[in-house]
Amino acid sequence: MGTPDFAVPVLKGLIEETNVILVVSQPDKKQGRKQVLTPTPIKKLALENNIEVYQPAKIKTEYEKIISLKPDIIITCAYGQIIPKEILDAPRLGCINVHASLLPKLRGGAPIHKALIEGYTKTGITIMYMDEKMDSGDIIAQEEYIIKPTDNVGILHDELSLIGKSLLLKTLPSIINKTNDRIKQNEEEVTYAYNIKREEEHLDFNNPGLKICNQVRGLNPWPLANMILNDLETKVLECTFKEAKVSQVGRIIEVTKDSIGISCQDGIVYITKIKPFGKRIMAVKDYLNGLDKQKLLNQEVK
RNA sequence: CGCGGGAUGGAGCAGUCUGGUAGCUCGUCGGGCUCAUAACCCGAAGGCCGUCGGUUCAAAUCCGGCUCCCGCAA
Repeated sequence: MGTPDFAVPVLKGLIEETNVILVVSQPDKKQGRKQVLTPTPIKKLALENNIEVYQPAKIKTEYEKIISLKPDIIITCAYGQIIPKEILDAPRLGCINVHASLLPKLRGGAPIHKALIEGYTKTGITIMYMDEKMDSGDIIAQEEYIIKPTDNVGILHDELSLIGKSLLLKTLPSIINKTNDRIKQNEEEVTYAYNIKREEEHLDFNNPGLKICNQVRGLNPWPLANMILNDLETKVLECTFKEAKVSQVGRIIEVTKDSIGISCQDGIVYITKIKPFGKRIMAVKDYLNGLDKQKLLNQEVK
């Protein structure tokens, strides 16, 4: 059971190593401006391998089909709905989840984003039994990933998704012959990573520069941090930070050849890659080519 | 027919309202200056102005159809 790109390597691994009898994914959604009905990445992969796909709108009540197949084990990875107890109890080997964090840290739907936004230095993959609460079941195995300063959501997503696949395949035999570990989560160390809200995408230059940079890379390449420049919503993709004394936050106080320097709480954030309103993504260097740099100086950024 | 932004040498933009030889900041190539340079100076190449049609003596510019890109909303 899974939905987005993140789960694709996991399903690929399962198809290669096991006998997948049913794939469960979220219903197709209309996507983009044209509202085109698009299958989920997991559904696509399943169909390419001639595996039946089931897409209940509400798994909470529509679980009969799954139970009736009498699966040995159910593997979930980024499915997107809470799985009801009826399903959890069905397979004889249990329901296993692949989660993109080192539980009990970062329970929830956006662990990759939050790991970066919160400035974690490491994260990873957890293979675990599922219970009725979100990401709270017993841990079977974990693998660490050290976050590099240059990582963004895209890179981290791809890395973790591959670790998810390899760790699951490595762990699966022990689950099948029931020799696996089973460790309770320490409830005192729990942190949460709820889905990103719209207002969390907006940059606040009252914050320290490091926090702003983490926010930028923790939202890149999706859904992207934004700021208001020239009354237009401008997305920010990359930036660096330098400590400095500033008298006023949220102003363009420096324009270099290839960056725009905005004052924040404890220094200057140099923005190097943006997506101006109505335009494509571009390096700030290119963006500046079409502008009068003097006009930018001293402008307020919200 | 959900709302809005955009398409102009390789890149980013101006010019469009008020039709009249296509410009700016970069990049590329050549030359010069320099111990040296991504700095500075001189020069060159490179555009049927997204596409199709209309108006006009004349269209990047005015009118209409179409395509593609982008954001919001769902």
